Amino acid sequence: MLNERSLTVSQDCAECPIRHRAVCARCESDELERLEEIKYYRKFEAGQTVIWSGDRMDFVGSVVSGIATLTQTMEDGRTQMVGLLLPSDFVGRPGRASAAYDVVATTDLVMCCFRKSPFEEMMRQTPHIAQRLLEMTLDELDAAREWMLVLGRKTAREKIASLLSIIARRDASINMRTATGTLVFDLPLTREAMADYLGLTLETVSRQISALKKDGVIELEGKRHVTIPDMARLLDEAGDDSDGGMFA
Amino acid sequence: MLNERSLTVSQDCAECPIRHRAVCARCESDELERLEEIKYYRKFEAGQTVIWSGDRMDFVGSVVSGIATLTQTMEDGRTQMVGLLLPSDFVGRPGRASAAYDVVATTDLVMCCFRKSPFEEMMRQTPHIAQRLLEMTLDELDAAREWMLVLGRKTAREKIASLLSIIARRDASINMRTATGTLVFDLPLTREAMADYLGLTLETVSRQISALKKDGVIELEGKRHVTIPDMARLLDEAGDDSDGGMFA
DNA sequence: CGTGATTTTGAAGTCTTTCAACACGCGTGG
DNA sequence: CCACGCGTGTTGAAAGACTTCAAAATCACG
Repeated sequence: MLNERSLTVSQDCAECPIRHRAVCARCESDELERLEEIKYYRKFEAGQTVIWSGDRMDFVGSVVSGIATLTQTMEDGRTQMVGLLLPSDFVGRPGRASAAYDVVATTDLVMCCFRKSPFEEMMRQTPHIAQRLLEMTLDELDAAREWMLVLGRKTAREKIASLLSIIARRDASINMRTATGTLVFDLPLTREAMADYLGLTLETVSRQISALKKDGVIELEGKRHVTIPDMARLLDEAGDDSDGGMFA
Repeated sequence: MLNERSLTVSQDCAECPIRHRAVCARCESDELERLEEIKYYRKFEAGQTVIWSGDRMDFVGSVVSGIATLTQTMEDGRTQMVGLLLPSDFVGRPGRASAAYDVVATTDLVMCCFRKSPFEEMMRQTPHIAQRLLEMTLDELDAAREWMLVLGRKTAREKIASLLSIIARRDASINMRTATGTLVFDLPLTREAMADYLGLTLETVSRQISALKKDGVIELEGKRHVTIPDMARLLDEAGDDSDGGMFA
């Protein structure tokens, strides 16, 4: 269960699926060449822990494919997800010695890693990397603040609707479709992971999903395959301004 | 009530109380000189709104003295605080046209402002500023994630204890004392602001403060003056590992 | 087709909110 | 000097939302 298989997969940055969104997005070709020298790929299986909170962090990296979660756990076992890491998202904090959160692979996961000190050195020499990392960090901070509103002030039903709309939106964005009208996607999270995301119990998550289904806000095939017949309706249930969400 | 009085207070960066912590912390003296050319001070009275969410942001800046809050509001009036801005904290996002949150002065407030485009230009030319801003943004992201655990998983009593310990700690840090043993400080927030911070109602905040007082975890003189006889006890009530909090 | 993980559903219990009334502190003005 | 009004804070009682505990249903998979 805990055998950490780490395979090396050589690959060209120019062909990388996250080339234009990751921390390297602004790099010129000569900068990419230098990154290629220090990068290496690691694979993790669904359910595997990538990093334990408190461990020494000797690498940073980007999610290439798959999904990972960032979670905090209290001594008594209560856990709260504090980040949902999708392809192109950055893991780790330059300048910090040990990990502040658990990172767990939710699906099979491929990461593009850099040993920490060469990456930090590269950051000092390459403003493009630091610039992009700042931009990404500001985006994450905005997302975290949006999430704080969800956690602090929304009802269970609104929380579920919010999470579904976030997933629907990013799914549309990855597949280059518009996030309006009818949308279809697979939930990448278990009920328990959704509960940890939203500060609920898994039973409440299940009940609210059933309620949204009964009310026709969503349709389900199996447990994970979701159809949103009317995105505006879902956004309304989430308590958001239904401005359509003009984000990248 | 809404007369926005903005006074200009000329002042020397070298003497600035937030010189070593703000976005300019890493700047050399020649860089400071250039910043001095584009900076200006603005004062706000307690209660005044500094920026309305959605407004065009034509400046960014640092809190010099006083306290401000960052809040989000839903259409029906529910509000969630998403940031507590203390001296040296940065306001505004380079590269963004309009404000995403309301910024409100909780106490009388002095800000050191920069018009946005000159500041953005300066950021491009001055890696020290971008570096420092990245560092500060990463710190804020960590704080937001800690806050998410509080919002999502802690009980009302733990939430209050968490907030009190955060304020106690930063107060000790500003006054250069250790955050252990007995601590004394004034609450900079009303019960309602605390409720907005913690995702509670102001009644629940009041009840839990009374309960902590009854149990001897805190002592009160008036409504705002707090004594913590035993910081470790408070941290325990907050549900945190009582590791003493080794932060700057 | 059985086994374990995941999910759903029910019933009771708990915590927080809601609604309401009252107390306190403070500045204004009679 | 004291009454009044207003913002802020406290407290009580009832209602409500979510959790907890328990059991059954469904799904994935060998």
